[in-house]
Amino acid sequence: MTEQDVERGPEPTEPVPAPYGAATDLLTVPFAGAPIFTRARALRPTGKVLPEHARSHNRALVLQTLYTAGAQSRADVARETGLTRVTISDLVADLIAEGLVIELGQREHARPGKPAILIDVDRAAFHIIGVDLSEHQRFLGAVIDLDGDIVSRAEVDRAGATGEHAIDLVIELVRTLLGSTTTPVLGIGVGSPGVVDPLGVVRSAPNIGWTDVALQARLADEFSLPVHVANDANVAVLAEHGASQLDDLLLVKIGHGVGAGLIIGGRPVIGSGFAAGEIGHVVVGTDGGPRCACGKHGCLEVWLAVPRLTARLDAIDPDSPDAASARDEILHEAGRRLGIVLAPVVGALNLAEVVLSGPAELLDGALHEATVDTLRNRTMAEHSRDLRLRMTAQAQDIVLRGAAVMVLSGQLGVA
Amino acid sequence: MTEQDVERGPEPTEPVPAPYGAATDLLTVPFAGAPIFTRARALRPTGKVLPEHARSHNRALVLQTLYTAGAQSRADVARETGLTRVTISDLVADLIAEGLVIELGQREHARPGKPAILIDVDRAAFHIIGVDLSEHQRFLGAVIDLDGDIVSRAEVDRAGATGEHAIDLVIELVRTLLGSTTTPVLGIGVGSPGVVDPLGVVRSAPNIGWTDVALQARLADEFSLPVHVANDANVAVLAEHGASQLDDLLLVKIGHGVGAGLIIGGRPVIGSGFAAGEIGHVVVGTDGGPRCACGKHGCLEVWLAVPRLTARLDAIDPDSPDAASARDEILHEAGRRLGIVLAPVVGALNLAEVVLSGPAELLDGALHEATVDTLRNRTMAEHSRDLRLRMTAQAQDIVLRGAAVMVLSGQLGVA
DNA sequence: TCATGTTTGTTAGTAAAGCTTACGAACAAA
DNA sequence: TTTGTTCGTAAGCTTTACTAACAAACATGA
Repeated sequence: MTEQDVERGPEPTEPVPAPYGAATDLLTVPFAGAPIFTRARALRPTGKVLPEHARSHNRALVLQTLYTAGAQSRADVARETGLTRVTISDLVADLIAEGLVIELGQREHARPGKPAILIDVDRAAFHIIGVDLSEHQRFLGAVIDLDGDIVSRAEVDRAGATGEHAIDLVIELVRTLLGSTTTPVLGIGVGSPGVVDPLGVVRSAPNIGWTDVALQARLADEFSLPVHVANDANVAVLAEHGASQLDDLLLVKIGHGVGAGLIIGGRPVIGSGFAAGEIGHVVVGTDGGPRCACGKHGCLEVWLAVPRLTARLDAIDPDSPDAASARDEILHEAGRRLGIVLAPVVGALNLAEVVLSGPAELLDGALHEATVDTLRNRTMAEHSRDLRLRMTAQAQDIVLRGAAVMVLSGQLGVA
Repeated sequence: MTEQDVERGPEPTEPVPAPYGAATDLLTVPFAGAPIFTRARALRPTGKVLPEHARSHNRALVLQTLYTAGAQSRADVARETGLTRVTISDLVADLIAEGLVIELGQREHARPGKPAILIDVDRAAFHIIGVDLSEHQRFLGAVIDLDGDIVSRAEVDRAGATGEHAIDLVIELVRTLLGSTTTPVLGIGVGSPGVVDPLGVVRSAPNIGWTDVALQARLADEFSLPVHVANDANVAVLAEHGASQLDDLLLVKIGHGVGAGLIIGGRPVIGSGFAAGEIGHVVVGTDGGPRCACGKHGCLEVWLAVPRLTARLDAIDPDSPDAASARDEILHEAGRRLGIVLAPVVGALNLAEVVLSGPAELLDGALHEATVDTLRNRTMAEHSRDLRLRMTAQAQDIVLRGAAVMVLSGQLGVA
């Protein structure tokens, strides 16, 4: 592999690994009389496994170890992974040759024995382009480093652009971002509203007027870089997962619409029609509710979407003596509705953690409290006792950083 | 491996692979510039992969191919798996030596070329013991062959037995079943009510008065055979999954209580507290409802559990002119309530198939219809358009057969 | 009838991957 | 200075699946 390959990624003619696709798992299965892993669980084996597959798995394991634990010696990595020092040296030599790992010199702290040479992922070697198309008025983008920190930002005003015009805006945004860094770019990650399939085709995004837009292919053609596209909420939950390390996680993203991203057993949930997490138009409760744009009454979005909420809050007379309690009442009701919809999901999946993403001034207060109370009151106490509902720690940048995680994960097997 | 090992499984001192545990996935991850699988999706690599792990995966792949496609030649298996004829011959030789595969002689149908020697899983080589503890009055058991057909049955009257006494009944039942077959037994699968952890410890099963009962260990000690224990609904969905081949599936099991089993992306969902599928005590709707044993009002179980339903139906005056419509009304309301709880789950997971298991005379009619209607009316039409809600094809034996699938999957990697 | 082509399964040898064993280098502690 | 420890590497082995080649056994067509 030439250095050019590393920097620019695969040629556009080569298939780029599709994000959010079905896992191609190489599963070790115990067999009669000779279980290999104590906690292994057998599934239908999916395809053959060749030695080089094992190699690239172990390669990613080394990278992951360095990425999360930071600079350490080859011997440290060997101990942590269970592979031998010899194998680690071999893998690390490859990684160094590819420019992904660098030697940092000898370890300071003096211990008996030969001093260790510290190695680490070369965190300055690559940047990632993250794009967030979920806002209504503008498209956001950022250059993100391998640690997930944002290096620089850019945005374009959407100005109601739809269809092909909106695609041009995305391309323009990415071009600006690419121009703002001289560091090689590992890939481009995009969080889009709507239903996105594993090949990065936006099947349907009414807000942007997209139907079957092959965004992944378009961007890959344009920039000759690896491109990963997925639904914005599904991308957002990746950022949260990267931070929380929890393997069962539901993130509810409240903005112009309401969507969710799910990780179960450490894996993103895609859904049979690639529409997992689309809970905005699930009807809440058995007492009707305001009419929704979709035609039904009492959808989650009519209770919870930010435009609806702010409209209702703005209708309060600010000079009224009970303006504060009226505000609380509105937020409380919204939270209660969210809890009603989430209760069956939390119960069925036995979730331990639910994360809210959206404007904190709306969500982090009466709404949050009402959701927790409702959830606890409507599910089994003993199972939801340790249920946590919290605001995301990622604030505004959750989709951008999730997009970076998606690229990291897709290109390096690291998150 | 001696033949004894194959017949009797691992010694009890050896750890038996835990059923329903976290998947130990050997994942091939694409890396920068060199994607290996077009549709691969990277996850956090879990552990090292050695050549022998690849071997056992491929071994299971061969077994799986033979198991599902039936008798065929080594060359056929090679074509189907993508492995070479040489490798298949090598793997098959192992499997034949272990007694799992047999040669059936030359293929009848004459084609040009050297006639093929048919091989197949030796479906008469092993039996499986399946146990169903989910009924209230009795424990059911069966001897099941490798095709999932029931060879013989046994049952014990529970007579209200709880705690240690109930464990003795299970042991007695299994002993009876083992005595009724002379074929080597691959393993024992148990579907228990309540919360069961991946090590086969029944954390809590109020009906049987079990708390932290190490059922897997007890049975493994007693019979020196591989034992797999899981929640009854989670076991039931395995039977359905084995039959349907669908990778996203929710099964609702309605009996003395109401529980669910979930398979997402081809994997059983366990839940962070091992309580996935426990939807019986999720509150339905926003209009209260009858008081439940758990203290809340309007839990799913009070609308749907068989004892509650029959009690309500029995209260109808059979001589009344509108007895039939009263009955329909009750079943319709139950179905509606089920739909209300399922809608958020179906929406969030974008499920394509939901299966009902329980007494067909109650479920398969007005109740079923009302559930479908409610689901469609409360979720997004375009996503639930191809949603199917159907009765299980497995009837009464769903837990027994699911238990067999669990053993097959755990011991051979076949389902 | 007999040569030709096809398919099967096996043998022989090769490449890749990670292992074990062994060793030199470099240091701390006694 | 000696001893023990730790690190990284070299050499050789084992496992695995691959490619190449071939004999056996059959169908087909001249």
